[in-house]
Amino acid sequence: MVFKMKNQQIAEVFKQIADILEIKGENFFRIRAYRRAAQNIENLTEDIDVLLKEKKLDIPGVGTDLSQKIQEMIDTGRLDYFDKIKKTIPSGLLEIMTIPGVGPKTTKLLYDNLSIDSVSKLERAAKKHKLRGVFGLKEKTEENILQGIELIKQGHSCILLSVAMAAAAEIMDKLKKLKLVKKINVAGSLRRKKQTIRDIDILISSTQEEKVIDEFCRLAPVKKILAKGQTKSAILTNNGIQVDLRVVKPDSFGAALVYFTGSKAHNIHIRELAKKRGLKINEYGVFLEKTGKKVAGKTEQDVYKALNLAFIEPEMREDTGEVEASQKHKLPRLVTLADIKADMHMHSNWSDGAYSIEDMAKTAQKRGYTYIVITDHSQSLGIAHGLSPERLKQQINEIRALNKKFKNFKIFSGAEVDIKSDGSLDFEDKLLERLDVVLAAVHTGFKQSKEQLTQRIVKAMQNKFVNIIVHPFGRLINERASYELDFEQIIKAAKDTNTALEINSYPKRLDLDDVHVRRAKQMRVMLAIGTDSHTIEQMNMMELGISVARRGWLEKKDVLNCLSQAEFLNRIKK
DNA sequence: GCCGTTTTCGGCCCGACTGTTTTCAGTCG
Repeated sequence: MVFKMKNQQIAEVFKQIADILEIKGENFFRIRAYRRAAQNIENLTEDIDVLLKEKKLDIPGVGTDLSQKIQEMIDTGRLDYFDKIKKTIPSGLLEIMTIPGVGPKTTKLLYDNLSIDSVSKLERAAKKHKLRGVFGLKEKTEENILQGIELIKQGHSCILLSVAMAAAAEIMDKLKKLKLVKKINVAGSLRRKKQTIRDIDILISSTQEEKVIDEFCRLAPVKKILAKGQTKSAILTNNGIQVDLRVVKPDSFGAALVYFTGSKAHNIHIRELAKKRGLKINEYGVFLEKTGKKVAGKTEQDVYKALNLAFIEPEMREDTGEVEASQKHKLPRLVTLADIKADMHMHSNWSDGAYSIEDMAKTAQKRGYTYIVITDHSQSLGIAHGLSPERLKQQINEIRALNKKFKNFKIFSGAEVDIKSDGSLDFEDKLLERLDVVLAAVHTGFKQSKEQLTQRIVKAMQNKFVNIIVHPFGRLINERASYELDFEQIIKAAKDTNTALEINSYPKRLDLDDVHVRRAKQMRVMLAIGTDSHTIEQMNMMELGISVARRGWLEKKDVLNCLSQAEFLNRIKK
């Protein structure tokens, strides 16, 4: 049987080819073509082999040659060109290139002169000061390489969105107090709300750029200054997070914000557009190419307007169709936190939560919600004190009584019911029928085959009392990979059975992810945002769920949480 | 290697910081 290659693996092959070509010093644009194709393949929402079969392989940056290569990988599970080119350099060189500050040229230099073909060899050589003999390398480079290797070992490359948001807020609060600072904003992937962040980007407008940089480098959490120039600086905080700061003059703030928010692919796309219109765009503004006259730059709105584009929300700036949608004025109106009327997934002290149902309800009311669904665990999840049928019945009665205490607010009875390994549910239908809302989830048996897991969830959706499948992929970011699912089958079943899929807001889950959310929306499946709160503080995580929803292009109408109580009950009916 | 309301060939986004061969290549975002 041929090993079937998936989007991610095909993208990975292209990325590695790009790295190899880079070390070999091949044509820069050819390298970029491989990278661009890889990124666009990663952003696909459908399996590439399905697209290929249906002859719908219309991926930007993938032409005749690359689509042939994709076809070969789908058909044979390997790529002859890749196998051949891989043999031309030692595999360790690719790893060396991941060291910050070490690129293809340095890698090649080290290999050619010192036969260094692995990170460990490089570390040994640097420690013995053997690099400084090489033409072009001196003491400082040696130091930087050793520091770069340390950084890799610490593995800070994948910071959770929630962690980065908190760290950024702390630093921004300090910078905001400076009189020199006119405007300040986060930028980069943090502003785009990616699920994990590599470093924090902050943008400031000021008339005294250098002074701001000085102040920034004196801030409390600075452990090490990585770079410090007149308008730009990078530091490492005490907890090992890299923070990049850029300072521009106030009349360039908008252009700089577009520039530093990215993504890189988005920037390249709008610059190409600018060029076609006889404009040039950089971090200082939008300029007429001929005369150099500045036509925009103060605000982001101005910049997009100068390019004849409707404003594009940061979360959409991934070059996955947002520029085209903007040109046609067909951008979605993304859902916001203010649109949320309910939390759909919360645990009380009846199972493994820390607070009473009443406490959770009161907090929800303060947040401006009009209803919540209490969803404690079902019996078989012993580790989380899952409720027995008897306890659940008691809880239903308590919630009924509790509802009399609230005005214009309703607590719905729900449960997070385990989907057992055969796809049956952890409570009898007779009991499920008494609940207002039923969530179903896989908590065990992650190692089943893709077919088994898919069928298991499909079977749960076919139960007429199940309303929402929660954390559908079961992943924990940086800890546990998603189990395998045939997502097309899942969304088809979700649609056929009117079952919603959850965006779980728990910082390590964020499951569904943005890509699957967008696909679900395309297929008109409803999404529900749940915080999976076990404490009242965790109800703040709704913001993270909203980020995923926005990255998945969701509008108010796509999200169950935005419906009124009555609309909600009506909508989830089977 | 991709791509085309000027083009099937000849372009392909733009600038800051660092270390070094002190004028600029390499790296990064």
